[in-house]
Amino acid sequence: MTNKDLANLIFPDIDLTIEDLEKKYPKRDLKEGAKVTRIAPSPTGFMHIGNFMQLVIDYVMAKNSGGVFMLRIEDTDQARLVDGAIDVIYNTLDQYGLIADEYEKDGKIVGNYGPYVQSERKELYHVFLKHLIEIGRAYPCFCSKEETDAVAEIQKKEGLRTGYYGRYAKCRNLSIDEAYEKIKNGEEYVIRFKSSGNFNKKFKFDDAKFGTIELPENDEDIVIMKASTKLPTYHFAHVVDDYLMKTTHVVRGEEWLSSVPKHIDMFNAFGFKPPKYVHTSLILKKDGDSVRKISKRKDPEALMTFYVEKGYPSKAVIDSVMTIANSNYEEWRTGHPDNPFTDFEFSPKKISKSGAFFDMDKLDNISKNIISRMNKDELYEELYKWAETYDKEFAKLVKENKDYTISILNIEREQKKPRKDYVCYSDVKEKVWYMFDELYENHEKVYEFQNIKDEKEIDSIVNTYFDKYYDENDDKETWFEKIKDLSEEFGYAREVKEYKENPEKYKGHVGDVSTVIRVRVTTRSMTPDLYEILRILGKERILKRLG
RNA sequence: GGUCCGUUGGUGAAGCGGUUAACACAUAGCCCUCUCAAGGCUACAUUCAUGGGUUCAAAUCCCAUACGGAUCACCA
Repeated sequence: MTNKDLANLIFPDIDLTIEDLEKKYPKRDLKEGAKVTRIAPSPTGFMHIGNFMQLVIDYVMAKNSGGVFMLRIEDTDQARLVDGAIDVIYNTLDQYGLIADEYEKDGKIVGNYGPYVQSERKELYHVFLKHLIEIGRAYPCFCSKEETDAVAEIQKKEGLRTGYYGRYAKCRNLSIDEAYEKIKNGEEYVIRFKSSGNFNKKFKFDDAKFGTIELPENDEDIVIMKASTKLPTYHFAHVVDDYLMKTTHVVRGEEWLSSVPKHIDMFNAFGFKPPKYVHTSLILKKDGDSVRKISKRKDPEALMTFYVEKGYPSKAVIDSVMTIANSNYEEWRTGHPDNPFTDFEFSPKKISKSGAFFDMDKLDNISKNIISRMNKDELYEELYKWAETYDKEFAKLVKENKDYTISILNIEREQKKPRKDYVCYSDVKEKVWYMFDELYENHEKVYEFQNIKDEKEIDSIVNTYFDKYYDENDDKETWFEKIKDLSEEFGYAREVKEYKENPEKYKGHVGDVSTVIRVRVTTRSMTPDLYEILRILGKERILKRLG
């Protein structure tokens, strides 16, 4: 019996060779320096902010270099599959406009290096598995889960590191004949990789973020094919897929750093050149006094759906993640406020080595700036799109009063320093409700009168104003002059300065008077430009409100 | 426990042997101002986890310690 016989017994139907596959998936024809990246989520139903950061990094690196960005679904763990989880992934990419160049959706494959769903690549993995067995770098293992667990227990007790290595790698020493017999007899088995390293020896490894680090060689015979589904484990799928798909840069979480020796060992076994690795830092969260990885269970902001529901512009979320990912991004953004983020030259070296907290204040600030830079129609569209799913009632209102809404959104917008008061779309309604009769009528009204509280005084100021002074056709300057005239008539200073210099001469100043009008009309003491509000509301509606 | 990574203000961080230790967010104060959102100005680390070295000179180089994190699955 030879390795070849064993390989044929295990994979009788595999006739393809690695060479065949290399022909089928040739070297990509890309310009010098183009990066091929991939986001490889497992469909467990969530998109986490950490995954999202990797996604954004993958995307910029590919796009900025004229490369290719792929989406590969890692569903080798059939037991953990969640219904609809794949949609969550596609929706997030759509939502943020991070469309993959190569992917597979509803059975349709886009790209020449597919399939892009691991469960559909079984045969491909088997070709590589078969080869490994033939060259004696992989072997079937008949140890049960119970057995290996028991070994791990012993190792723990003895203070040794756990794992299937050295003298604990029982099935490694099985003769080919024995293995052959066992399989013939229908015994269940997994396939393990035959490691080649010595744990006490180190090798140098160059990570694009960490730089050179020393890692122990791999001496663990890890499982590379599972018993029940015959699908590969992550480690093996990574090697095969990223080789076949010609991935140049593997962006993944820092938690993978310690499995690098295993992956390198496998790449070497095939004689393949490993890709460059970028092990990104974790996004952390302060929990009381301790620090931990941000958690989708405990932290609402860990899930991407949070940002969508709140209505943060996608650009804002991308920018804040980019700010964490590359420290010089912010500076670049200041100099290029309107460029797509893919113009930024991303450098893996500049990713912070320590984990970072996700700063919501920073997000708010970035978001506020982005919204302030939108033009009125764009803001309207975005707001409407958001409201359509998260506030249907508001969406209807906004749709029926499109031009009116746009004019509200446009207050203090078309000017050199546009107003910055909307942090996200869910913010808008609470800031403009008094502009819509439909909302105004049902809203609880707390009149926030300030310095002038006397009802009689308020009534007579307001009534006089609308009877005698207010004219919808006034331009802003005359409008304000009239407010000053009104103030004077009631014994208030025309200018704040004037009042401050001689407070005893006046009852108050213009500010007090305009506040009264503002509050009477909107209930709020703090609003955007009063002139605009009155103009947009229109005299008729105002008078109706005043009763 | 083994292995690996990390530690600069409230947060993100710049810094690469000689700087007043950038910048942004947050916070506070002032100015501007009809209110607010902004905008402008100012303040905010005698110190870079700690302790030792090397050096004329260290946040920057070396060593140790502490603390935090990751990983050690037929999960990814």
